Amino acid sequence: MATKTNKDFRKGCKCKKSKCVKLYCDCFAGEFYCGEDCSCTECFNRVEYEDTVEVAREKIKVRDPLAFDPKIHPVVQSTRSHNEGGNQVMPVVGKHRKGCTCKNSMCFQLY
DNA sequence: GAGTTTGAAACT
DNA sequence: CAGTTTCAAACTC
Repeated sequence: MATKTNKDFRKGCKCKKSKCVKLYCDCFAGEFYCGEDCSCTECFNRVEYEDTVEVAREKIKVRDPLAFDPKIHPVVQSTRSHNEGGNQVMPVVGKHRKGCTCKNSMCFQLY
């Protein structure tokens, strides 16, 4: 229906404890701040906490450099333009993740 | 709307 | 590195 019952794709997170400072939040995972659509409580992922958010985000990056990297960094600026373009740009699946560990075949779900 | 389950991230 | 815990989202009722 045209109603917003569907709410379309998740735009806001519902973090309650982590304050959205972890990749648990869709917002954090999407590297964007929360908004009115977020049902999170004590959400630190706000522009007023930009500083805190920035630090938290960096932390995630340090732990998982490819946490936000949508793809790999082929930057193969080979000084020698001879490299046989072995650019095996890896299977840029668009998603990073280390690989789902789904077991119950629920992988097909939106997880 | 509330409750339950699963999946993954974080921490130990 | 592996195991465990927690957290949040998705699915279900």
